[in-house]
Amino acid sequence: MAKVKSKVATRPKRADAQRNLDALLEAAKAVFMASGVDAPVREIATKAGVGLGTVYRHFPQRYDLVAAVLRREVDAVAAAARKASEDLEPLEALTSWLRRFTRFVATKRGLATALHSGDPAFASMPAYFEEHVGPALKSLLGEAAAAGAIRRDVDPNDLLRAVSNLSSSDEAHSQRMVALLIDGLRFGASAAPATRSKESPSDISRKLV
Amino acid sequence: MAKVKSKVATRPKRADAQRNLDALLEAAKAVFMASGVDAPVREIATKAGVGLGTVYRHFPQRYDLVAAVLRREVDAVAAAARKASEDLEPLEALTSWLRRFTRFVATKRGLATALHSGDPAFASMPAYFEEHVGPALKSLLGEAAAAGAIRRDVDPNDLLRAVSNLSSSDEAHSQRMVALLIDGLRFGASAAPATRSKESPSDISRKLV
DNA sequence: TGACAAACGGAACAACGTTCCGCATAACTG
DNA sequence: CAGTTATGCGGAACGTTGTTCCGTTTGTCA
Repeated sequence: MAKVKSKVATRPKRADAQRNLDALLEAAKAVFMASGVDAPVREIATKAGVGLGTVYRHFPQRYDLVAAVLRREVDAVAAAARKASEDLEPLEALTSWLRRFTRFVATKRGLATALHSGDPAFASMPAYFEEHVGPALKSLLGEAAAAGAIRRDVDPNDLLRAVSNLSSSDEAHSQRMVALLIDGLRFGASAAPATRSKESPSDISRKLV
Repeated sequence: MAKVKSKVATRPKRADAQRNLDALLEAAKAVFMASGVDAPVREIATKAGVGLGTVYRHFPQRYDLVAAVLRREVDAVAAAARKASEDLEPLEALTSWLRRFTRFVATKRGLATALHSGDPAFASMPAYFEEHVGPALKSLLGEAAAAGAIRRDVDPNDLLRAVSNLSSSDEAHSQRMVALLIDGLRFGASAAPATRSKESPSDISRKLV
């Protein structure tokens, strides 16, 4: 069980290949930020200083490139969840992180769009979301539930997808609706074992007119 | 104020033009159902038995055709809201219609996708949604609030957009999340003036594991 | 250094949205 | 009913995009 990552005498990756791959990911990230995920592949190739063929060898389909860039950012958000869990109290850690996550998705315009496009290249993305962000959110939920702040019957992945879907280009709107979801979570909270702030809608959702 | 719809001696629309327009809308609806909103324009033109030029005269941009088809269906859903308001009690009318609306959006795969694409041709669609479905939902909310079943501080259009965004291809998931939203609505409900069912999460959201 | 596979670049292809314009024809006129 | 006109029609043609293909370059190892 020692050589799980065996390479069995296969040649190591060429240096230029790795260099181009990095350049591609970086260029793609920049272009996606600037022009959205529908930006032409040629534009990315040019920005990365490589040919079209190079792009398609590393990423057989256009969306594979999008997915690769996305995965990177997902990892960052997952890390943020773990950090919030350490730095803040349960309910605040949860709401704070959900706000951050909402902002994250809202920023990546067209990304959620691409996710829902039904393209097979994205079939694995929800799973990736769930595997990486899910556990982090699950612990946030668990801690909040243990504190009696929210109900216990909510599946992290369900909530994750819901927030993702809620996020539109209008961030203020997204935040209000997520706040409403949070109140939905608190609705069924069992009798609090610990101190429980006066029962009232969250600050944000209060701003609803 | 009699001749608001004046035509001032302009020729009436040609019969074949009207015929082709109807055929186009019908063909587009069928194709969108079968292949999604990304179906090629040529396919629709062929199915409608018209040339490409005809399509683009009636609908200058591809998305104008999508929007036209969408508007038709929106009208139908708005009508359903008014009917629910008449046939059912306030809270049930609201939840029942939201369920139907969720199903509606979930069915139109790729439609929400197109809406969020940021294309200028869709700029007016949210407004259309709000103008036609908004008032209907507003009365549903108002009646439920009057009955003390839900809080009063929720904007119909906010909720409408939220539900639209929530609807993904997985209808079961969408329904659960909408149920959660509904519980969010009920969270801040003021003291009930009338009979109030025992305070508990809605049936649907109970099924969350 | 020489040989070989890995990786490269960009021309070429197919599919799509959209434009354009010569031709057909419905609607009016006498 | 025949003539006139503007409205509407069809589909070839253009530009952009995703993707494929293959001759050429280049890193790696003996």
